[in-house]
Amino acid sequence: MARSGGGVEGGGSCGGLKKGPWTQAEDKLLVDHVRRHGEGNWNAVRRETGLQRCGKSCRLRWANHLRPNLRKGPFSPEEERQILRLHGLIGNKWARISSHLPGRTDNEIKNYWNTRLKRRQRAGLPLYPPDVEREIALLRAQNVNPFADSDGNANASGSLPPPLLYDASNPFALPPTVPSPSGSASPLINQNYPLLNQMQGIQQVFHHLASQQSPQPVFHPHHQDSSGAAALGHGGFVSAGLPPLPTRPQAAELPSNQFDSSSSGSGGGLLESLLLGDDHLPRHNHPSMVKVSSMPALSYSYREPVSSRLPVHGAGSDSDDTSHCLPGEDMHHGATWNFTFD
DNA sequence: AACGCTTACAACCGCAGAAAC
DNA sequence: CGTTTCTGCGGTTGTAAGCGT
Repeated sequence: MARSGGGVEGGGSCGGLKKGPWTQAEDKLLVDHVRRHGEGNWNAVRRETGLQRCGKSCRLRWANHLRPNLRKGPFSPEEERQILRLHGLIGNKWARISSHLPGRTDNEIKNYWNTRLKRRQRAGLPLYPPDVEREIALLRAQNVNPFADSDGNANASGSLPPPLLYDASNPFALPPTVPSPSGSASPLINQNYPLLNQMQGIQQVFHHLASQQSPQPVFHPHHQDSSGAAALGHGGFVSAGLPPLPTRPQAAELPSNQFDSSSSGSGGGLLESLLLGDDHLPRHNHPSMVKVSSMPALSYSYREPVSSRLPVHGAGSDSDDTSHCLPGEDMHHGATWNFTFD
């Protein structure tokens, strides 16, 4: 929401430029700019369009709201579970988590988590449901790579697939969706997103282990920092006697807005890949990365909201509400951007 | 109806890393 | 090689809407 009432303010990193909520006209300027010039070089937006917003603000607005392949609306139960698992494995790495959830932004996931965290802390509940705790702990304890061969080496079919990257070469592509077992459209179970299938496979393994009453790790609530927020670097829990986590760079993962045109990563375990991510790669000019300077031509229109307020993530976001807005729909303003290719 | 609290979420900030100069 | 610019990330904050009293 607005922080400054939309006025022009001085100071800050965007001094002298407008702050606060974006208007339709500003959105249109930004979308039009991206259509003509592609993403990146955000500081040029102001120079070329006269938009009184700093580059940072433009990037954020595009990434979180205007990017047409965004998936808006409440998180599905599958997505919520995925967030829990990934957070349990890698902590507050919102960008990395979002790269595994098609159409979801790091900001959205971060907001979801923080809200959930507060709610569960207030209720005196653990951060993770017990079954998710078990999954996380076992995965961490065993440093399992269920996709490696018998020697522990990731093979071609078993190496970790790339995360659900935003395809900068086709930024207007929608994330694929297929019917989930529950009947709702879900992108989470899809042959195009093998990691998610693998995670589901892991879940099945854990359920099998649980059904055989295998020993379960002991959890201890992680310490709380001075601000009162749980220290979640490793998911807010530590398991007794677990081996150290890998720190050696191996896995190749790409920035969340870039497209891996090569085959999957260089191997290593699931956990290792999640932990290492793209921190060891150059952000730009990677040979397998594709960044485009021009965009497909499209036209767009803006539809005023029908009602003043659309349903949002309910207080019980653990619910199974699977209704979703269409990509490009602005939940906050209840209005819709329609993008069509010329 | 008024009030206060909670929730959801947009958007800001500071920082860090990499590229460009 | 040092400086500047650009980009991205994670943390934080402000506010509208929902909701209970």
